[in-house]
Amino acid sequence: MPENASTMPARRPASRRMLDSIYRAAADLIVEKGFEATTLAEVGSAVGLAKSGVYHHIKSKQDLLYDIMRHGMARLEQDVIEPARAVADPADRLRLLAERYAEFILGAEDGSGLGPRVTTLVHESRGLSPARKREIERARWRYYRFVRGAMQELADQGRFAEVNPTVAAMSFFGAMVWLAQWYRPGGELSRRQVIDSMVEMTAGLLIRRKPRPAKGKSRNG
Amino acid sequence: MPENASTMPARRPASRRMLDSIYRAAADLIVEKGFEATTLAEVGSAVGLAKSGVYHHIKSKQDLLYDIMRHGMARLEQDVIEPARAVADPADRLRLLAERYAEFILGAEDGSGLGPRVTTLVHESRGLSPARKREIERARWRYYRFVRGAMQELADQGRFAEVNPTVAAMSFFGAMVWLAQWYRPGGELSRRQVIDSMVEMTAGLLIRRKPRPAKGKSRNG
DNA sequence: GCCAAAACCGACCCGCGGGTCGGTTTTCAG
DNA sequence: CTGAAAACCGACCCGCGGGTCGGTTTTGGC
Repeated sequence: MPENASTMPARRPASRRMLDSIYRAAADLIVEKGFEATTLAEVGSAVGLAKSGVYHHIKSKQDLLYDIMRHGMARLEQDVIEPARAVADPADRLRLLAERYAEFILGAEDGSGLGPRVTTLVHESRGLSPARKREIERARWRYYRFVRGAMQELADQGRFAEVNPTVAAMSFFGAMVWLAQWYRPGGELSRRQVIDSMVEMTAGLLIRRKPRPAKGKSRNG
Repeated sequence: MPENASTMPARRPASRRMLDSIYRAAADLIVEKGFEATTLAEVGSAVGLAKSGVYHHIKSKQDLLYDIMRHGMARLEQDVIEPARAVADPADRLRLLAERYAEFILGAEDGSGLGPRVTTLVHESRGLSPARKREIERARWRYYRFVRGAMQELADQGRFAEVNPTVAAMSFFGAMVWLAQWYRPGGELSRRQVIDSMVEMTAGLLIRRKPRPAKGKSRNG
């Protein structure tokens, strides 16, 4: 039942530009003070709107949180998981995963993107309706299994360190997420240094040389 | 201005037993739903008290959070840091640290103690007054420096893996804290298995053999 | 058994924050 | 220029939750 086209000229779903600003500001505030402690009035004043003005763009506070999370998850999927999926060799895949994920978490150099914020946010899944919470959690779970899968592959090929792949995968995750907690731009370690260190740790400590460095694909002696 | 002793006989600071129950219940709830989202009425009903009954034992909601955190930090200090301080060899110290910390986080087998809860809690330092927040943060910082110190010692002795000690220390932290997030008793991995894996990872991946297995302390020659 | 202190409760106060509403300003296609 | 939709605001509603208070029950020392 869409209205007559003549009376509804190319309706935009509420100015995209402002919506993005709201997402950003809200993500920042929520990360800093927590979801419950964040006021919609605060979000508004952060983007130069009154509380009621904010409601012109969002449906409810709950929905705001949910949308931010989905947005973050989508970005994660597209910037990290998707590229890694294309890599056949599990070692290379893991390396790429580590680099992309660290980059995602630390955000772009110009501070754009909502990387670090969203990362912490994703663990605020409380405050969501059970159904939505389950949805977010399932996406997270998929990601975890993907990482663990790469490690398992390595282990099956005898190219993985002597550690339980599940524990290793979760530790990888923990170390990454923790990044957003402690890294502050302008510290003694540069963004690039941190990212490289994370990749080195992941690759250097967990991955072993191939048992058979046979370069070609022919395996028969 | 303490009142006359005859009118104030040995006042106990409000029954210790009940206070502990309140701490436990509150910690559970706060971890599950967040500080702001947790009601004092809920805390009360979790321990069989009315809201006003809870206020007989605590001074305010803020103080409750603060006290729980201090309690947790004290336990951490006494169960993890203190024992490790006594170990001279940095490799052994790191191993002990890993084991004790993992045990602390996963809690006692009987589910007593407020280990896992408090761990997550400590990162809820928002919701605290700035001064208190700073205090908690400083304690956390001390702990981090202690861990990093052990790694630095190893590095100085050429016994550390080829990774930046700061990044390694933070990753250690992250992996540990993350434990509380994903480990669920009754899963495919037992508590003991997880703890052992964490210790193996820490020790096996980060620590290298001594360059000189010379047993004595003589270094010349 | 007495009595004071401790433990506890129900009812209440009140400010804050999510959400709504009626109206005003801004924007922009025709 | 015009008119209609979009963007925005101030004022308001209302339930919820932190905190208080006056009073009742329970506890334990003597």
